Amino acid sequence: MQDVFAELQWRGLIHQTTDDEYLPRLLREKPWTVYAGFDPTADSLHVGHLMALMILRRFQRAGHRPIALAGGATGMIGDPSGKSEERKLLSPDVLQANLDGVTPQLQKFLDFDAGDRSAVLVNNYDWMGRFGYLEFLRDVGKHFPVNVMLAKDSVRSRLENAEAGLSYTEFSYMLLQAYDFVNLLDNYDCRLQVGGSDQWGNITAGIDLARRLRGVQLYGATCPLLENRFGQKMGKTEAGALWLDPEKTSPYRFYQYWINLDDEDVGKCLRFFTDLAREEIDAVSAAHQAAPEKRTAQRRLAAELTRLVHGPEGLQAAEQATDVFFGAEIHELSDDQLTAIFDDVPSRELPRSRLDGAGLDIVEALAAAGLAKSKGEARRIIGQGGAYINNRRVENPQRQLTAADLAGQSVMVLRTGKKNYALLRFL
RNA sequence: GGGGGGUUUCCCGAGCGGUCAAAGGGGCCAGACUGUAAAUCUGGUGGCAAUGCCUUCGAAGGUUCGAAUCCUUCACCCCCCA
Repeated sequence: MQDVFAELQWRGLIHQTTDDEYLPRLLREKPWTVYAGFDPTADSLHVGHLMALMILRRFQRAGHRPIALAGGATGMIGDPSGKSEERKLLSPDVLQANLDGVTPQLQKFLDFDAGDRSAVLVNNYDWMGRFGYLEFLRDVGKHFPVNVMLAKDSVRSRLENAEAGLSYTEFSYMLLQAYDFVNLLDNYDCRLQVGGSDQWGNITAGIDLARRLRGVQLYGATCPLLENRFGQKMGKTEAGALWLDPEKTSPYRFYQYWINLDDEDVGKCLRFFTDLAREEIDAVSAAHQAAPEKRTAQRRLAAELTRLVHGPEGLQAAEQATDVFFGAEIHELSDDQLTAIFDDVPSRELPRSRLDGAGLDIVEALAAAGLAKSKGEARRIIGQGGAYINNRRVENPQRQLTAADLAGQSVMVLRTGKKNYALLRFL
């Protein structure tokens, strides 16, 4: 039995446990079943979910059985933990779509064909959906002292803030999650729940419930929230969350996020998110220390994580796009290659005839491509040396674009500044 | 109910009859430096057929050769007294 607890600990994935003394020891003795829940609040998981998912993955690799729980029922209610205000209920349609999006993602990170430690995927709607209200109040609600519920952080913080408020519905959330834990105990002998540090209250609620209902001792462990060196939430871009769905966050953007990581944060992320062994992480970190400008650590992290999330093809696409985005002039590429590389980049279509004769005014091209809000701005950018065609600076605002400026058969790559790209397609 | 103050360009905030497309700061954009980092520095920041023209200072009217600036009405916000 591998010592999964020690592993998690050095990786910095343990924030708090319900039993620091016995839990590590018990985990060394025999295989456990461990679960983490994921509410379908969107049609894709994001990087924030990756922490718990990686923990499940590590448990499985160490010989334990992971259960990924999709919150078909809890997602209908809305977890108040870590949220400063009441949330809108999701419509059944949206919820179902979210569930459909999230479920296959959960499957990607775990091994469902590993004998008795094969991962299990459950949906708590399967047992909660059948529960009657009266039955639930009698069987479950009766075991929750309201004063204990009121003491939970998630509840208290909302009650202290008069403007935020807390509905009875969200207040009840912890009962559902608590019951989930008991249900998984009954059906899978699951005795350990993991989650983010904001899940502490919900996890302990389940432990209490199991003690009252079944007389069984359950355990919980939380991981830290994903924060950068300034204590700000990580995994966000200007465009919003870093999604795992390639349609929502392209492999290139995903890769770039990690490449751009601050030196201070990269070591932590290597430990959190990669399967690299300790020695290898130490070696990478040492190499990075010696020559930070090479950003060995960021490159390694980006490659490992992109491969894990988007597969080898996704990684290859991201790397290829990176070469072009930060490389020299663009030439001798086909439309297909350009389209693949500049997948993220907005493109506009213009009639091919615009290139005939004198050609298309560069100022107009920049404005048409959306890189400048007005022609005035386009002229300004050119004057400042910030305009590029096919990665080659254009200094003359009178410059006319012709067919000779095409990068592929029909595509032209425009850029302003360091990395604002747009494509013009001439059809 | 009475009295006073306010609403300015993406945000904050000056301006109080012409020299105002409107100070200053923030943000944002571009450049330099650099490690696709942080910090720093420089320039820019309403639109256009551009030594000019058009639109903009809560809304609508009015005074004036001329208004963000004065007057009237309306809307919203804030403060003080009741």
